[in-house]
Amino acid sequence: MAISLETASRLSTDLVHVMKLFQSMRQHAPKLHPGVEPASYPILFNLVEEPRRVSLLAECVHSDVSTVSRQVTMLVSYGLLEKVADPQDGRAFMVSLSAEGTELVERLKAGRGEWFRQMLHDWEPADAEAFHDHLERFATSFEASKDQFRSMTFPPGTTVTPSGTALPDTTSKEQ
Amino acid sequence: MAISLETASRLSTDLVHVMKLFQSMRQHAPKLHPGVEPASYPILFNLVEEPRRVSLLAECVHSDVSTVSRQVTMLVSYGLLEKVADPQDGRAFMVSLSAEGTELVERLKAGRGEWFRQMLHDWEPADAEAFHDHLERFATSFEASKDQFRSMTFPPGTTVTPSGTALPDTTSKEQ
DNA sequence: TGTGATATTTGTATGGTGCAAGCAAGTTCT
DNA sequence: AGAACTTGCTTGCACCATACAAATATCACA
Repeated sequence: MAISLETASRLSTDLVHVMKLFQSMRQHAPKLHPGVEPASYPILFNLVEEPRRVSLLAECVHSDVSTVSRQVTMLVSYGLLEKVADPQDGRAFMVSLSAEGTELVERLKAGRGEWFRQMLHDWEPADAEAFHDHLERFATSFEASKDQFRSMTFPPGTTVTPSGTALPDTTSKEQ
Repeated sequence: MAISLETASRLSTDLVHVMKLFQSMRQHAPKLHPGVEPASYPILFNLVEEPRRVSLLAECVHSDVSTVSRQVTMLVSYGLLEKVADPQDGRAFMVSLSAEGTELVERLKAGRGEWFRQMLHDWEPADAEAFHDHLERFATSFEASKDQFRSMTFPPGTTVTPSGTALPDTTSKEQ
């Protein structure tokens, strides 16, 4: 059984509400490192597990490659990331956290953790866990829907015009 | 019993993840009305219940008054809002939805509802409801923490210098 | 080796935002 | 009533974040 439109609509409203809140907090948050904007934090977090290419990084943080390219350049210039040419592919670069970058991630994690812990001081751990599970599952559904959206709107063999209209693709290699 | 730092930290990460996703979707979403940017939607939704002043509106959507002022001006120029001088106070304006604005909100609600409904097609209604409750409660905690943050950083009787340092307030009327 | 695909960077335009200054209308105090 | 202050809103400005498109370098393959 699927959820009602009413519920779905309320969820979207909730989400926008929380987003605006978060956004405003972020904008007023003190900078933990000179030159590093909060918008770049997701990049740092994404590199904790393993080094990644710029393009993969962009996909992970849901930004355009050009945006990530600039952010990475900035982070490298501040010594938080290291960028080395991919030995397998001379076009690509592997981006990884420097020692200082790792240290910053730790500080960010601790800071945000403490902030959230205080914010949710009156929550039961079970509720927080449940919320976490929901958020994670939601993110998964969200990402799936994004992929689906892409393939639905632009099925293979179509091109999108600047006006947003999908047209048969005349330049496709499948002629 | 409070939640663990670990849980809190994971929650913050989840939230940032979902935020980035939402942001990227929003940026690629088709415009439902010429000249109206998605960033202005929260304003429309906030006026559904009742007309509001610009300043209250700003507080509700967690933006600066100047930002809201511009957005309202834009929305008025596109006929989605109406702005009339407050009869009680010549300085203030009451902003309200026009018929067209109400209609747009309905379309937005329906569109987003449908989008979320499909996105969560494999969710149990109970889960969705629980998620909604959590989100709402979280927003409440969030707002409380924001207020607390403001009053903690700038306790009554202090002034903030451009450098961000709090100093004793010498211009307060309580001398 | 030449042609097309791919990874990244750079040029450019746009949008969203906040701070600070300005303006107009209210309020207070004498 | 009038001066001084406060309040609500708007405007000027600077800045960041972002995407799209063009440029560059490399790869893959026929």
